[in-house]
Amino acid sequence: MGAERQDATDEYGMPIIPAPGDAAARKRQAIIDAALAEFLAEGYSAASMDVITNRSGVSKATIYKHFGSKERLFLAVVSGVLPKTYADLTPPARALADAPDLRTALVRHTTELARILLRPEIMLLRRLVIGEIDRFPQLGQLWYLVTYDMNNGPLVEMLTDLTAKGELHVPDPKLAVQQLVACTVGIPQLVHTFAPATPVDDAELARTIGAGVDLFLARYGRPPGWHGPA
Amino acid sequence: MGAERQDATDEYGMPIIPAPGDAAARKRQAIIDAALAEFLAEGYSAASMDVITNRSGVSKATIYKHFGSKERLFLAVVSGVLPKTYADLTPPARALADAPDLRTALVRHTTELARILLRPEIMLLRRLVIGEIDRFPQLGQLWYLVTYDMNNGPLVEMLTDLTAKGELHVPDPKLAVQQLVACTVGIPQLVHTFAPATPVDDAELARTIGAGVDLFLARYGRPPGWHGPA
DNA sequence: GTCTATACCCGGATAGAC
DNA sequence: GTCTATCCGGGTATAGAC
Repeated sequence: MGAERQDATDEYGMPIIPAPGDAAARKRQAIIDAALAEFLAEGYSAASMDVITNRSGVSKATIYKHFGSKERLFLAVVSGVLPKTYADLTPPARALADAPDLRTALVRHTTELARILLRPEIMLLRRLVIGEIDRFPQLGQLWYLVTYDMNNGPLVEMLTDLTAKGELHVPDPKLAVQQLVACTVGIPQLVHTFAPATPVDDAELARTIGAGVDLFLARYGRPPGWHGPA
Repeated sequence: MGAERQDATDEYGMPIIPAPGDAAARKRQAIIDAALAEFLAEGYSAASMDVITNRSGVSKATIYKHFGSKERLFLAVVSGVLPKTYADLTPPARALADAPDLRTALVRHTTELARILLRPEIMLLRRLVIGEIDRFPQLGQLWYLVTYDMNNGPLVEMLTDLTAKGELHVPDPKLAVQQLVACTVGIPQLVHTFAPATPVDDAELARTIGAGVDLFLARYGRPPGWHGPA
């Protein structure tokens, strides 16, 4: 453990320099990585600062210098993950512009959303946040805000625009978005919340999402003489 | 603490006898009550057997004689709560028989379901189960089974019957039930999962559920010439 | 800023009297 | 079956040298 302290060199004797000056930043990142793994595996209370210490390769005192307490470390680590993973989501307006028709655009977007939210690490994180929400209400707020900024908000705008153009008839876009999400990603998400070991079945996911979008369009698609998808 | 051990008597000297012979059963129940409160308040790992000991009024050794370990106590206590509270739900077929029309029946049933699932204690229990699901996968299975037996299963039968009678057109009843639940109770349930402190707004709940049922009926209601509720 | 070593406390579980 | 008293490991956090 003391051996790794000196500057590492590769087999040619060249020093391995990750980011020129700051060894501190690298240690901080090592702490964050180790802490995230431990919190996801054990939950907040059962997670051990000793384990995080050993996995990160730094000393316990260093961790406390950086983060102050177990609670603050938890908040720092968990808060950082969520926005980063949600950033992979392309805005729904983009999907609409690229797709030939509305149904295809909605299916594409909700499928991409599902792919992100159903990733095992995200499901794990979600369970962790839900389980600790009474101890850390901030995380609930954060989760809601990120979800809204990254997904629901843009979808609301999109539905509002389409209604203005007469392509949809959505009286309450905010509620409609909640319905759309609930009917598509919400269904497999609920299943995998309570059955973590079950892998995602691609065919069933596609079927569920397609049916959810059809449900949505049967209500909000242009009504005169329109009886749902062929 | 030692004083309560002898048989309690009221002010007339009459002994207070709760259930003739079995003091053991009463203690067992006291343990369960205290344990449930502690687990719901603290989560599994942070819950203290000492606290449960003090709150239940029995000694720690007695708890271990009855339940063997903290894990088994947790399973026994949490497993017992769920079916008991779900039992309040009247079967959906009953709601259908009593209601003048299908929409009313669906609104009535999903509203009742929401009232049960949104009760603060149930939301608390649900968060607890979700958070500890990697440690206790049995609870996830149990949650799913109870939900299915008490709600989804009967709803599937109902939709199948109505389709056979020609009053609905539901090609996949199992999926349709998931959609119906997701579009109605699922929406406020999700919100309150991440915002525990927010109280349930009755008017908004009614609005959400009504809109969810309308969404469902727009897709699965009799299609020829039917364009949604007036 | 970072380490080693330690203070201090509370966790779950059990032994043995009655 | 139930109690009291205790074991023993591991928890978070910090003091003090470098």
